[in-house]
Order: sequence, then C-alpha cells, then structure tokens
Amino acid sequence: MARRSATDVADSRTTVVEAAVDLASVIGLEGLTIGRLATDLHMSKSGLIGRFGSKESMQRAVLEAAIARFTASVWVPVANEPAGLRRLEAIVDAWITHLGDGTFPGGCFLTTASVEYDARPGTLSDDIAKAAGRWLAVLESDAATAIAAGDLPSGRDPADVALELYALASGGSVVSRLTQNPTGLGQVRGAMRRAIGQAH
Amino acid sequence: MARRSATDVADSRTTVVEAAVDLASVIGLEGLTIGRLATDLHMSKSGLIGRFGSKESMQRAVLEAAIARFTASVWVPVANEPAGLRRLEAIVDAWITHLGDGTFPGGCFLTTASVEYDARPGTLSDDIAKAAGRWLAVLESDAATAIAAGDLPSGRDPADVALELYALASGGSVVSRLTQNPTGLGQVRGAMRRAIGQAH
DNA sequence: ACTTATACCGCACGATCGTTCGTTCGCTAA
DNA sequence: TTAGCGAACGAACGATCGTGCGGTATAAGT
Repeated sequence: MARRSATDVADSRTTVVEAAVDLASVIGLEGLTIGRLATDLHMSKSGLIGRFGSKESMQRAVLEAAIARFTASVWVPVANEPAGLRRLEAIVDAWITHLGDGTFPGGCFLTTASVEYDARPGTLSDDIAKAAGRWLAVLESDAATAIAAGDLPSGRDPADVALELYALASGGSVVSRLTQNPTGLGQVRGAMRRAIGQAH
Repeated sequence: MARRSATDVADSRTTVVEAAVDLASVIGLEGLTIGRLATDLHMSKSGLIGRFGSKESMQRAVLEAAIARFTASVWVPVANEPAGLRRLEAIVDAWITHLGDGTFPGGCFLTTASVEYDARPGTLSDDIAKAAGRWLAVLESDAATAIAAGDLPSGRDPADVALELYALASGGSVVSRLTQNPTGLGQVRGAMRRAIGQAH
C-alpha cells in the first residue's frame, strides 16, 4: 500500500467536490464560496482549499465531477442501446428522468454553468463549451444514424435535431422549475419526442 | 414633505438601471456589485445605492427594466398582429431577432435570471417567475386561439406549445452562445417554427 | 438673500472574500 | 523508535462586499 496516501487525497477531494457539486447546482459555480463550503463540511477554509491550490482549480474539479454525474445518469444507462432512433428515445427518457430525480439538487448543473459562463470567456467557459459540444456530437451522431436508417425524415439535419433536443431539455428544465410546474418535465418529454418524430 | 422632482429622480435612476441591466446580462443579476457599477459609471458607491436604498431594491429595479426591454423588443412589434398563429409566427421572428441583436449584451437577461434564481426562493425569484408566467400566458393564449381557428392541430395543448417555444428560445440561445455556433439562432428559429407548424 | 431639499461625495464600519503563512497531528517507512 | 510526509488547522493578510453617517454643492421656493 505504498500509494495509500494518494488514495486518501483522492477520497478527500471527492468528499469536498461532491458536496461542492450539490451546492453549486443551487447557487452556481461562480457563486461557490470556500468559506461557505468549509462551514458546511465543518472544515477550515485553508484545509479545504489546500487540496486544490486555488478556487478556480476547485471549480474545474467540480465541473468535471458534475459532467461525470451527468454521464453516469444519462449516458451510461443507454450506451448499450442500438445507435440511432432507439438510443435517442432512450436518451430522452433517461434525460427527463435525470432532470426529475435528485441528481442535481438545484437543477441541471450544466445548464446553470452554461448560462453563467456563456458570456464570460475563460478556462471554465471553454471546458463547459467542450462538454456541451461533446454531448451535442453524441446526439447528432445518433440523429444521423436514425436519418440514414430512415427512422427520421431524410430532410432533417442531424445538427438541428441535436440542438433542438439540447435546447428543449435545458430550457424546459429551467422553466418548469422556475414556475414550479409539476407537469413541466412531462411536457418537455413530449416536446422532445415530437422533435424526434414520436407522436407519443 | 414637499413634492420632489420625480422626473429627475427617475432619469437618474434610469441611467444607473440601464447600465446595470447591461452589466447583469453578462455577469448575472446576483453577480451585480455596487462597487463595480459605481466605478463603471464614475460614481461613488454611496451616491449610487442612495437612489435605491438597498442592493435588493436595485436588483428589483434592474429586473423590471430588463422585462421592459424584452417587452419593447419582442411584444410591442407584434402586438397589433391578429391573435393566433399569425402572431405566434411574428413572435418567433421578433424573439429570434431580439436574441441576436444587442438588446442584452450578455445574452437573454431573463434566461440568465431564471437560471440564477430557479433554486433560490425569495422576492426576486417570485418576480421572475411571475414575469415568466405572464409571457407563457401570452404564448398559450395565442396558441389556444390558433387551435380554435384550426391553424394548429386540435390535439395540441396550448400550454405545451407555450412551454415548448419558451424552452427552445431560452435553451437554444444559451447553447448557441456557449458553443459560439453562428447558425445556432437560425436553427432555433427553425425548431420554433416547426413547433407551431404542421405537427407530426 | 435666505431657507430648504436633495443629489452626490468622502469616509468608515463590520463582514466576507480568496489566499498565504506557521504549526500541529496522525500515519508510514526505515 | 524515530524521521518524515502530508493533511488539516488557526490566524492573519489585503481586497472587496453592502451599508450607513456627515458634509457639500446646487437649484428651487420664498
């Protein structure tokens, strides 16, 4: 166990990061505060930030963990579905489920982060844009497969499908949450299914 | 207590508020800072906040002004269109135009504010939710008119149409901006038109 | 000319921000 | 047993936060 200490560091970081993800999903990645986080975890500010070196480094770790949560919650359950329309449908269901369960206590983390940084250039903004681009590429790829298989209209642009699904999930989640509309997510799922040609 | 010069006060406030709206559309309503705002306007912090009494009061004024901008930019140009599908189509065009011009330098203010406060209860959250509700009601009303006139499928739920349009505009704007996709807004318009076009 | 109202400023306050120290303590290796 | 590493701590730093208080310049009313 010569590497034990390194494992402890990782576990330690994980504890902090997971709590930070929960907090940031409510108050935003930019709204994260070392003092607030340290208080919540009954730690000292210096002991907490010492694991990361700086606040921005911590924010990057938090973002990475949030992306991992999203992937585990939405992508992993559907990864084995056949590419194309079948998987797109599975993604829609997993996505809506993800938005409704408590994976992110304060609503979709990536949406929150996207809005926070869409007008603020920097490393974090770049990382978020990359993550969004990767997810859009996944959607677009399955859309292209579906179109090639004749499961979606041949006139459809895969990029349009991807952007539409992303916009519906992201915007729909925010609006539903803000207006406290209990049927909102169900309506969003209907809209997403309509976007990929399903007339529920 | 003598009647003060209300117009001067309003003009003074307006100067500050308009600058604050621009700034908040970039860094968020919560990220607004009296010091930053005062520096930008070459004013003192006390002189600036003195017009509002408190920061939250200023934030409310900023939110109100942002809503007024949105109304002037999207609703006023289409208010005289005939209710129903015609006006919905005009709204889509005005909305997309609004998202693309520089009305809000940092992207749709109401979307930013919605995301900031969708998980943070309080007066500001309530005000934002009310504004979102009013706009959704406008969309829903025209959708209902369009359905009654046979311009939209009779099976469509007006509330679904309203939520779908709102989610597409809000989410699409953020994703397009974040990924710096120059054709994004055009794709979003296509999706919105599809949402109020021939369903299925 | 004198009063009055008020927009604005300078200044200071307590709190909190992110960060940097020096120190302590528990564990591991030798 | 002992030396050493690293996690965590308390304290303090300069900066900035929102918010008050007192003073001043200006403009209107009389």
